[in-house]
Amino acid sequence: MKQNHAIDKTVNLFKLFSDATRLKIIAMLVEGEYCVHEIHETLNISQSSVSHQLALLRERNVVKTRRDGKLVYYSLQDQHVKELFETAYAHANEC
Amino acid sequence: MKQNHAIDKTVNLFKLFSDATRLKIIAMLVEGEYCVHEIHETLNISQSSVSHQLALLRERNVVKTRRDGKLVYYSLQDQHVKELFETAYAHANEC
DNA sequence: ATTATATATGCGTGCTTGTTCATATGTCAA
DNA sequence: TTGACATATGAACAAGCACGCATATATAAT
Repeated sequence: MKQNHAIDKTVNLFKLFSDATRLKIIAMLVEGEYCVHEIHETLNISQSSVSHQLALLRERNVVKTRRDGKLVYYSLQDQHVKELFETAYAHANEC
Repeated sequence: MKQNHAIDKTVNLFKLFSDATRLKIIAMLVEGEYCVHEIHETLNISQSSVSHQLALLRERNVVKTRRDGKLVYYSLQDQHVKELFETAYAHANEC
């Protein structure tokens, strides 16, 4: 049987995707790189909330950042995130 | 951009996978069909908790049931669940 | 230096939800 | 029909956590 440690890591990954605010952000970042206020305005989510969730996603290595002047651009850390999102998105919406 | 409704459905799917109890159950059911007390004993989770979580998974069409006498056997509803679990499991544990 | 804009973060609160406890329901055997 | 075993379920409690508010930090322009 699977080790609990591995299960826990999987649970933690799923948890990152199981909040509407974070998943909207992830869905947007699947399309490309965006700075905080673009995300904030596009998704109509408060700047504070966007920053809080981006900080969490960053801690967990789901996204990475690039600063350009006053702006901080966020993008997906790697393709795994995109693949997992798209797999789940397809399954959740096909039935 | 993705419709919020579709995002919400995806979020709800992720939520189902983002609890250790449920994910352990799902991981076990990926291997085959088991009745409640087998899950309860194998995973060392209380019978009540197992039943509660199985009821939830059943409501959401993640698992299906088959009664045989006093026993109720649970199994995955379809292969999508297995695929999503395995995709996430692999990604969560490869880095 | 001051001001404006962009982003981050600590704290408190309210909501969600997983668990336990107690009990109900279902099934079969004697 | 009584008892034993299997499963389901309602209620209450506890823990986690997303959000807003206030404020801090960062950068650039004037």
